[in-house]
Amino acid sequence: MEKKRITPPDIGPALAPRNRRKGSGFTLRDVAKLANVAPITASRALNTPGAVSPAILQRVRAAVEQTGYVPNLLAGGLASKRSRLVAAVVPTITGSVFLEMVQSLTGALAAAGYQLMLGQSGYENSREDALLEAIIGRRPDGVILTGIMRSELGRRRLLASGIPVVETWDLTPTPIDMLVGFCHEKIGVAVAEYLHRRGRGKVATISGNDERAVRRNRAFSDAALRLGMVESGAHEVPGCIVPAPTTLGGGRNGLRELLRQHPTIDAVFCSSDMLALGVLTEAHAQNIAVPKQLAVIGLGDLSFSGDLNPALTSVRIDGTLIGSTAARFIVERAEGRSVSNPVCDIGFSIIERAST
Amino acid sequence: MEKKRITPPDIGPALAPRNRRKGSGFTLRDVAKLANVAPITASRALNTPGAVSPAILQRVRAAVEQTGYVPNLLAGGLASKRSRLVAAVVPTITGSVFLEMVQSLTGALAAAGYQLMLGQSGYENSREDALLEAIIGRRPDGVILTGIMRSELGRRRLLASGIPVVETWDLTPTPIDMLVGFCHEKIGVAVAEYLHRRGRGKVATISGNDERAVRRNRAFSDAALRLGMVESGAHEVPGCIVPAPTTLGGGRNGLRELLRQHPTIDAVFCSSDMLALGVLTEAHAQNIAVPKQLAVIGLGDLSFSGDLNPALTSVRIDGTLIGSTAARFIVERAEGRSVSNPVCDIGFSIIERAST
DNA sequence: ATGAAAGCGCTAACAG
DNA sequence: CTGTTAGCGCTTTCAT
Repeated sequence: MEKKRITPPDIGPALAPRNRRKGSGFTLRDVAKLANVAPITASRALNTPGAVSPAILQRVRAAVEQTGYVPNLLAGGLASKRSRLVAAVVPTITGSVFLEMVQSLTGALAAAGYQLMLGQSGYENSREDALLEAIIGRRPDGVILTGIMRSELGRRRLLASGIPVVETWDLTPTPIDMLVGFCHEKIGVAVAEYLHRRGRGKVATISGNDERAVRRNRAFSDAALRLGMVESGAHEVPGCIVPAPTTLGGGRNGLRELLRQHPTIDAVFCSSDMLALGVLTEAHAQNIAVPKQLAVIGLGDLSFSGDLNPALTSVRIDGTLIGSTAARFIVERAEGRSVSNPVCDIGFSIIERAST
Repeated sequence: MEKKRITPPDIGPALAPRNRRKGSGFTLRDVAKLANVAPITASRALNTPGAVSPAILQRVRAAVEQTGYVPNLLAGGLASKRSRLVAAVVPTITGSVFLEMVQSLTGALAAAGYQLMLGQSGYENSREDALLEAIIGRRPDGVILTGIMRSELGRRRLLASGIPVVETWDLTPTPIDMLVGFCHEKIGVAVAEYLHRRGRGKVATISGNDERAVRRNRAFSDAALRLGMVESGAHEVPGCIVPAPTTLGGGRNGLRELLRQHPTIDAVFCSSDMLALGVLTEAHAQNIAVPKQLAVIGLGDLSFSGDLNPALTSVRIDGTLIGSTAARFIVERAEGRSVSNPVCDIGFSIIERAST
């Protein structure tokens, strides 16, 4: 099985071609030569099998088999301007609220022949710019952002790059491009009203140091005020902010802090189920009965939440749906089709369980 | 700021060049023209700033600034045979035992200018082959595997590709290439001996449906037998296998199952902290005192484990170290240096807490 | 220190 | 259906 290079066509005096070949990898050319067809025909046999005759298809496939040829998608991407790479940016992968989305994204993209590049921005925006440059440099067929891109520079660069963008996990009237999210303010209001219906009268919040949590809490606080769920005279709901990412320990500390200053609270809204688990744990340690003395509601409806004791009430965000929808949007765009309704609110629901 | 294409050099009659340019993206050529240098000089200004004169450096930088040029790393990778992409394969990202490694990997690679591609193989090996092809096709500068590659075909393909490989999370005398792991059998023995020292006499296991867990448990069982930690007459430690990924619910079910058949057990070794949390939860629900009646030990030392009530004893695996070491190995190789000791056992430790 | 030429491995465009 | 040609945007090699 020889794989000598074809000598260059004689354009005037044959210059000795400098060979830059390094690895032992086969190229499409090798396969084509083995199958006795032009490289482009081999390419078509692999990419659009319907467009070549069965005989050729078979020969090419045999050659691929024989050589163990794996197409170089970098080269293909450069030529076709489709990298089949999709970038996703999450603040952090620990903390797990985004895991469901990442999982679903990876799966949906893989099924369509795309690969996910994962980037972590951290909760501070400092690294976001460098990350953006690293991403754009790879010319992905799409970028999926967690949350709305706030940095004006970032928005401009993304826009200028022409890469399809899906912002997720939030809503905005001015998306960069596409959007799959839900309304944090509505969640705040819904949770306040829910706790009100459950007869709670002195609510509080514990949340990560996160812009979206702050907005949820503001809406929650306003609604709670309106519904009279604060100590008389207070102008806002007591809240405790813990450093991101949200952890069980953070939840425990949060509750301790909260109780020290407001010993009479009877409900806590946590910005993640992990925090809520911390609250449950601390409550148990302090012999505070849940839900009797203290109602606890989390956010994320993580896989463990329903199996806790007491089972945790949680605001469910369908991360799987966000992931699959975002993937679909990107793939549609990449295949040249346009997305009919590229801004969608997937909503949320309150999964009521024993903790409230 | 014009960006008309340079007309092709007159090689005989000028053929009208078909323009394939699509986006409005600037290329290195545009930047070079603006800075009045050859493209290669602009390239050097960006990649090896020390190799060009300060005057030129400044002109090129100004041109980059002005255009918002972002180098196309796909093209760069094709030409230089360095994609600056690294692929990582994990069974699943939920279940969180691997999260710490993925997090550390992403960070360490990003710091070195590499981007992580994430792939999920699932626990069944069916998708692994397709995934491997998708990965190799992108010509990453390295592949990081969770666990040992078992499929002979997979090993051969990886080997043939010439891509540096780091297998992690396990040890083997016959790694494909590099290795950062620890010994699951040793963990089993260490846990058995630890529980023995703590005076336990009837131990059991709950684990995910995972090959490495099975090996840990076998070693655990053998050691426990040797130490007399089973019911008289029994030839192995009772165990319950729950479907992967390991969840809190799985842990609860596991304990229930176990207690039904072996009501007298006084210690459980769980294959992940999430399972252990389930055991803690179920024990609490059934009014079983931990650690008095039942000792619980997990694996992974997840971020929540130390803050549980009771705090969970756990086998700590330093996922951050695995990630950073694997990243270092890959980067060293990619930069052409050779890795001195490319097989390393990072060990483990038992973090003793209240649950035992 | 700078540049010209060639080519990485593939596919788009056009022609038959 | 198959092939020819000309790039994609960059970096290597070699020459100055």
